[in-house]
Amino acid sequence: MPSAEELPQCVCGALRTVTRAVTQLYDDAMRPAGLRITQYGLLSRIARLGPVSAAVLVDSLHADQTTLARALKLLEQDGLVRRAPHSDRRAKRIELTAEGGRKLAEARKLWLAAQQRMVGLIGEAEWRAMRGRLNGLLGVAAKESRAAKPRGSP
Amino acid sequence: MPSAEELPQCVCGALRTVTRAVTQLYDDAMRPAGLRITQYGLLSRIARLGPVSAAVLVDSLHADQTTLARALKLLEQDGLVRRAPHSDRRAKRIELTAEGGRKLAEARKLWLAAQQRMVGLIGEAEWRAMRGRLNGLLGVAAKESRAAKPRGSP
DNA sequence: GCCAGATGCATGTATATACATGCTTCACGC
DNA sequence: GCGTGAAGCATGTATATACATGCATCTGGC
Repeated sequence: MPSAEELPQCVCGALRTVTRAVTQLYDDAMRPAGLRITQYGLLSRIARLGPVSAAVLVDSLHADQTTLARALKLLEQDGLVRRAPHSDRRAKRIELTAEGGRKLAEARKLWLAAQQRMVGLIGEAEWRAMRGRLNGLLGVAAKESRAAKPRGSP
Repeated sequence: MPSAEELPQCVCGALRTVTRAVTQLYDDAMRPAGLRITQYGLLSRIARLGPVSAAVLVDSLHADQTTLARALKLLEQDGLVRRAPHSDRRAKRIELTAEGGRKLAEARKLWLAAQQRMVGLIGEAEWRAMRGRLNGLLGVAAKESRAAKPRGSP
């Protein structure tokens, strides 16, 4: 019989275990660029969405606003991202700097190599199937979150 | 057409996004016990494996040794876990305290409720299928890790 | 106009995670 | 017996993540 690694029964525990293992591989791959995979993902998203407010990124990442704020601060310190004034003066206009664009292009090669290797190992179809299931799980979890937070809790 | 949440194409990014969302639900569920889902998972694993060395837990969790060490320190401070001498005097014999056992029993009810709710939402069969795929991915990632580390890198 | 509540961010604190490094102890060849 | 390298942990540092909270600004009702 196949591997049967000792993945927890817990949905969350299983996800966390696999995520730890996979993150290590991607972080290793990105190391030559001096970026973590999380940072690369954020840069890439900013580039794709264009200059945006933090709130847009938060929605898109399903992450806490404070998590994003700290990540952005690091990228700003490294000169890869700029937080410019926004027409809504509460908000910031978040965009890549020129150096951020260059770093992203450099890092994208590393990411692509890691991604292709990973997808090659598990199989293209397998990854499509898994991503679809992950997407469904995200939808369920996001709906639960929205149900728990807005009314009643505060 | 269905949800089509904006999950990244990146294997790692997709996993991290879903893991964040799911972790929030489980952490919320565990809050009445004063435990995070990670801590519950660790307590549960120690209970199931019996008194063990840290190395056994590290293998089982696919986590770094330092990650585990810090998690154990917190549980020890809370009186839930004990690090007793081991026959191999380099190692520690890690085991639950009596209070740790009680806390685990209390927390297990909360976990079970969250788990049943989550599995109910996505469907039992769906979860089995996803867990199998996650298991396969873990196997691949773990093999890659082993291939990258032991020889060549240091 | 003006104020109450909502919205958008930032900061303080705490845990989760990993890398580099160092200390202790063990196992093994000689 | 005695090094020498390996194994098992702990600590320093850095990022990832989230909760509680606070400040500035905006929006709608009056």
